[in-house]
Amino acid sequence: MIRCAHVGINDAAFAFDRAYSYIVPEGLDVSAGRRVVVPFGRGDRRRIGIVLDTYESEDAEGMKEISSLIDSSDLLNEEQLSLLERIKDTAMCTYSEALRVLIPPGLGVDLSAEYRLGEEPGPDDCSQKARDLYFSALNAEDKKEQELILSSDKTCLKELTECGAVTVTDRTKQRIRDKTITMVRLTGKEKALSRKQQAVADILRSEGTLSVSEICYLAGCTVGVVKRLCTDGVAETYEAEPIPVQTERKDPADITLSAQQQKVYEGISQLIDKREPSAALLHGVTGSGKTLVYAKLIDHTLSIGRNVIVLIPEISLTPQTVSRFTGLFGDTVAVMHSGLTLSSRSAEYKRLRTGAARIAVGTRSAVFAPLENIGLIIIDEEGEHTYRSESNPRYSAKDIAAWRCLYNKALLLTGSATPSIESYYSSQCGRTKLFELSERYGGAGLPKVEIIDTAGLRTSLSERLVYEVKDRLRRGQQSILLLNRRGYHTYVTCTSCKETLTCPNCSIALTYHRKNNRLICHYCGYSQSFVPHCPKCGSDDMILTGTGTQKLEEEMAEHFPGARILRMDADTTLSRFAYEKQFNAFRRGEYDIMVGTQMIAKGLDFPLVTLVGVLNIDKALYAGDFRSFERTFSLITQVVGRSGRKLGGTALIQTANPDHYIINMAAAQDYKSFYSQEIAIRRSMIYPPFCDICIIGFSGIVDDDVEDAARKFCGILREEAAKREKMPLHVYDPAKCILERVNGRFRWRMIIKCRNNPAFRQLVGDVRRIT
DNA sequence: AGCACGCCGACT
DNA sequence: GTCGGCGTGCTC
Repeated sequence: MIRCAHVGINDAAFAFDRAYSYIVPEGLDVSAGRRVVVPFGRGDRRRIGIVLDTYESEDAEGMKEISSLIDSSDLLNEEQLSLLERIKDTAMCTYSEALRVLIPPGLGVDLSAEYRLGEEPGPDDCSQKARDLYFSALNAEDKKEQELILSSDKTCLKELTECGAVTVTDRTKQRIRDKTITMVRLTGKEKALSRKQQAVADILRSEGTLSVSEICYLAGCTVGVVKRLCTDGVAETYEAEPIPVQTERKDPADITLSAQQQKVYEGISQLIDKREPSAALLHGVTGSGKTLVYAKLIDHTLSIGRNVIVLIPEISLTPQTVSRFTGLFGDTVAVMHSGLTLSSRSAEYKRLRTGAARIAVGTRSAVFAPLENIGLIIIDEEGEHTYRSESNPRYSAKDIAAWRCLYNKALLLTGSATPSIESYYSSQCGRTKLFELSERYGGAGLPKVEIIDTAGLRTSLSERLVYEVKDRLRRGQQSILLLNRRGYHTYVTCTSCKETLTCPNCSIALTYHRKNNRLICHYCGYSQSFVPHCPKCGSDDMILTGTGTQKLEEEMAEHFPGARILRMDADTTLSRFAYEKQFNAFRRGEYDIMVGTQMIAKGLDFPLVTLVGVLNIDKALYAGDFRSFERTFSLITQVVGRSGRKLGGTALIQTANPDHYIINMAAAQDYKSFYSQEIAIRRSMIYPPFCDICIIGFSGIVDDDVEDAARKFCGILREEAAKREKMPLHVYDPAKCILERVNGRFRWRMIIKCRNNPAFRQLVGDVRRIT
């Protein structure tokens, strides 16, 4: 019997990514979950792989041997290995892509070769060319040059290693590319500067200190200019200190729950105690104190010896949530999100893996926290799109959480003021247990909501809204104004030929940014300075259009002179601390009015806000996909919920569709009516939860080629589907994406209504390998 | 994706 | 006869 191992190979392409069998050499401590170096491909190039399992076999025909081990112990535990297979299957990705989300990037290793020269090869040992290579390597100045020479000719190198003139050993190096934010400030030294350098210096003089990326954005330059200023000594850089989160230490036992919260807490903790895979939905109105219930439940779960994962939608907007948990549970909490430096991510990962930390709090990727013996996974605001990964591997944190709960016999708790239709449906079917918090915590009432008809309105702000904002200003209270992103962008249009400036790489209009007087593409990041010259007709008369923002700002300046206004814009390349800083300033009352898009709507707690104004929501309502009603309902409900958390509040919704049921139900915070309307639509139109939707995207440089590929794929998929039995499936014809071109690539997509089961994924995988 | 193998034309 | 161009097919 021969000891063998199945190995997943790093960086294998999808078409040949599978478990490969290798012989385990005598004396090598190979076990499942370990990282190894293996020879791969015709050239036996060294590759890193992960051992999926080991087994005994009589037949080792055609197998190669594992070369060496990498880490000192196994990298993945049993659950992570199963998870690896699960991700590969459901996200239809490769082993190495799946591995990438399971371990922090800091644990990645790079593989390189180390060459040592041995005996000089004789003329009979190898070809003259190989000997020449040997001698030039021998005469190399240093190790690095020698390496360069030897790796320049693969064929001759192989000859040399075969005759023993050169020996190659594998060398692995921990990847240490830590991405921290580098901040820049002036040193005070003066010198003559170029135009770009002067621009950077001017901005620094007025702004004080900024991150490198912010400067490049504002000055419209590359990092080179900034670097140059630093080498000249005019400016200097330093690493950003993460803002210390002021945590107030509190004992979880001191949390007092309202009667309603207590009842919910008891019901849910019973489910946790069962140690059975289960799911619960906590539907709590905005401001009902869901977080307090979470905290109590976490405390309870820890007390029965089990561990917890808490997922929150977006870390930059919810440092509050994190600090609340660290305040209660101290070092038992490990924070996991992409904003951390590589080293602290690895550190937090290790604390979880070793059991030093027992609660993982973080964004989407925290669902992979290497905790064992999980008793509870909480997903806060589960409907948020941030729980779905938009890049490979495209996993849904909720699906992964459900899988891990099954594996660990744990409870999956999702909570929201506006549960997704899918979740509420499964609670109605009895698959998950529903808990409700209908009262606001601390006795505050729900805000009073008024709908204002914008028909005939020529201004951005209605009289009523202006009146209410003025009233808040007088009383020293705060207001929030929510804008819909679309309609509030400024574009550049030619007055003579009506051409709007578009991005050279993407099929989208460039938006004008006043802060730096530049035109920027929000998809690929392309930017150019604003010159009023039309590339189409040569006219020099270009004007700014789409004046939503401008008009609004003029109106605000006119109506609220002297008011301190904070603009929160998700488009500006602010550093990850900037948002937090600004939100904190607003919370402390340093501003009177906050204006912004979706990002200001959710999850944040501003006690001084007593007025929320929603400016034209109508475009969101008719976004065109089947989830736009749900999203709009959720957005309005959530932003209205920002108002009057302590002092009792008002919300005004301006709309051209004052009779639309979505808007009326959101105004009334009436989730149940919204749900019964929406589920009826989903049922009759066959949309989730009554089917799954699979979108397959195609992109490439030549539009016709992309279309051909899409049509070909579609044809083969239909043929293959017809060959297989019992495949409930509706394949729609490929169509151009709404954004036809992004980053210079044309985009097509096809939609399939299906059941997302193993058979379906097999089908798509097979077709992908055929084409 | 690499990388080797193989077949063909151009050259010392 | 040998070198290197690229088309084809495989990866334990």
